[in-house]
Order: sequence, then C-alpha cells, then structure tokens
Amino acid sequence: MATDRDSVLEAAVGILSRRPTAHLDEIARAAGISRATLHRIFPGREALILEVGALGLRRFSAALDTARIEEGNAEAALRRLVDAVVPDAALCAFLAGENQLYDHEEINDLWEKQDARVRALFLRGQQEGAFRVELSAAWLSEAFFDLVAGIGWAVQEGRLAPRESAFSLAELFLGGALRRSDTP
Amino acid sequence: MATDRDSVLEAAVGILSRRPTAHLDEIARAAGISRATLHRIFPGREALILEVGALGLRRFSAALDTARIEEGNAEAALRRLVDAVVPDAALCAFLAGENQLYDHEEINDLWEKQDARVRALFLRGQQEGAFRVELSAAWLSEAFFDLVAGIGWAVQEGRLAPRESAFSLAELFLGGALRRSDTP
DNA sequence: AAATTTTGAGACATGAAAGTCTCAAATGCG
DNA sequence: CGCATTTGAGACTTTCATGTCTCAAAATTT
Repeated sequence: MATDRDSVLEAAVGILSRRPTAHLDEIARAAGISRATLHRIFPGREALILEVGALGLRRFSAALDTARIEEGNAEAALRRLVDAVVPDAALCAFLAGENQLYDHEEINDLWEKQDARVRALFLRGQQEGAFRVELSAAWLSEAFFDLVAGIGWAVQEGRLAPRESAFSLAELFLGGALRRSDTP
Repeated sequence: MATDRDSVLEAAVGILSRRPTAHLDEIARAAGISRATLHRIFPGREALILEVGALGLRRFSAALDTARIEEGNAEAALRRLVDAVVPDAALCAFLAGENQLYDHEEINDLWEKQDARVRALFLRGQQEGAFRVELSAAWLSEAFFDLVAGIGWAVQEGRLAPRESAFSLAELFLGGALRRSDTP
C-alpha cells in the first residue's frame, strides 16, 4: 500500500523525472504539502532523491518478482516483465536518468543485483534461441531499460495512451519496427 | 568545421549529458579553458545550455540531410539515418534529457521541424508497407530517439564499443530482440 | 469540547555556485 | 624584439535554493 511517504515520493517522481533540478517548493506543491512538512518527512533534498531511487528499485525489483522472470521461456518472461513494469515506468525513467545515485553503495548494490537479473534473462533467452545473439545481452538489457524510460516519459506527457503502453513497448522491443509477412 | 565555440560546446555535452547539474568549473576544465574564458565566450550558464541545445539540433538536422531521409525506401533511409546520427548520439542524448529547452521558442520550432521530418519518415514507411502499422508513427519516432540517446550514453560510458553502435541501434530498432528463422 | 499533535505560511540564516573584476602571465602579431 | 591581445588564477560580490525557526491555524484524540 502507498504509505504517506510513498505518496510524496511518487509525486516527487512526477516532477523529478522531467526536471531533476526542480526546486523543493515545486515538489512539495505537487505532493500537496508544504515545504516545511516535506522537510519534516525527508531531512533534505539529498535524502529525498535517495529515497525516490530506493523506491524505484524496490518497485523494479518487485516487478521482476511478480513477472517471475526466471521461469518459463524467455520471451514469455519478458512479456510478463513488460506488463509488470509499465505501471512504474516513470519511476524507472527517473532511475535511468539519475546516474548520481550510483556512488551510494547500498543503492548501487541493489541496482547491480536487479540489473544482473535482467541481463541473465537475456542471456538465457539467447541460449534458448529466443533472442538474437548478434546483439549483446548487455545491450539488449540497456536498450530495454531505455525504452521503459521512454514509455514512462511518453505516458507522463500525454504523448502515449497508458493503455497502449505495454503493447507498444513489448512489440517494438521484441519485434522491431520492420513489418514482416510471417509471424516468427 | 569545429570552430572554437563548438569545441567548447562538445566538451560541455560530454559533462552535461551525464550530469546536467555539473558546475561551470567542471565544464571549463573539461573544455581545457578557464572559467573566466568560458564566461567570455558564453554570457552565462543559461546561454551555454541553450547553445548546446542549438548545436545538437543543427547536428541532428544535418544528419537528416546527409541521410537524405526523404529519398528512397524507408528502411534504407532509416539505416542511413542511423549511420549519420550515431556520431552525434551524445548530443542527442542531451537533447532528449533537456526538456527545459522546450520553452525557448526558437529551439522549440527547430526541434518541432526536425521531429516532423522523422515522423514523416515513419509514416511514409508505414504506407510503403515497410514499417509496422500496429505501432503509431509517433511512438516509432519517439522510441527511435530514446534508443539513439541510449546509444549515446552507453558509448560515452564505455558500455558499448563505438564500432558496434550503429549496428546495434539499427538491428534492434528495426528487427527487435526476437530471433527469427528467416530474414524478412 | 478541551487538549494534544500536526501542519502551513512566512521570516530568517546559511552556503554554494554564478557572475564580476583585476592583474599578471602567456600568446600572437607586426 | 616590442607591442597588443588573450588567457588564467584568484579574490570579491551577488543571487538564490536550501535549511532552520516560530507561531498561528487546523486536525486529531480523548
């Protein structure tokens, strides 16, 4: 459930994923609280950003769990992952853009762990013959994340309907832009 | 050719695309000049950022020109575009992340114009039967840009070899991650 | 309804980066 | 070689977001 802190963090993401330099004023207003209260909940800007990152990682990690990406065939696992991750795409977009967090050991470790799970999925998919081997698993993993972030931005700014987002992401990433006469 | 200003701007991109909040000190050092000289060339931070954006758009526009995206079949045009745009991927990554520039009329207009050209390419490709029609031209265009930015980041941080970048971008975007028995 | 707690608005202090200036060193030019 | 221009290092001022504080209003509890 969305605790009090989490709802503030989600409001913060809405602002920060678009403008990482936004003032605390603005974030507080978006969260519907005063700057004073924001300060009471989070000691300062740095702490706030850190917690947004931590929330993003928790959600991403939870998405990997609910999608059970280690099970079944790789393509189906990836499709499940898309469905699970799309609701938190904005959070992922923030994570993707916030390279500053990477010198925080705790965050860094958690990120590394989740990233490894995704890379492993692609590697497994390549070994199963599901994914192309001409593209490195690392690049597949990174590109996937880029597109998740892109979906997050596009939805947030109204350029893409939320209902289409999972389909658009999965189809483009898996199938590419080229039309084909046959289904694979 | 890279005039004096442009070389400073390119150094600035190297820093700013990774950390948009970097101090001017750092940017000056990266450009090999002093903070005083940086101030002499660009009146201030805002002006610098603006010019970086303008350079990015000029380069992107030039890439669309050299790729002659309006000519020939759409797939080939897109492949040419990939080759033309990859050298400036870092600049594009900056553009993608810098939504602040969008309230500058001049920049905004220029961006809108180039974006329209790319969208037109995808639309044309869909009409020719080259690109899938289940995905909107707007999303194809946006996703393409997301991946260009991703390539820029990955190369800049050494996660992807520059020589592989054009291939990785074109293949993933056009063909997707799924392996296929036949070539389309 | 009274008491306790939480919140918001604003004033104020702090600190850090941006912007400005000066002057000596370096560079380029005639 | 001497003159002119440009550059760099640093001190300084300014600006603005952050962080801190206070107090009254609102909400919650009992």
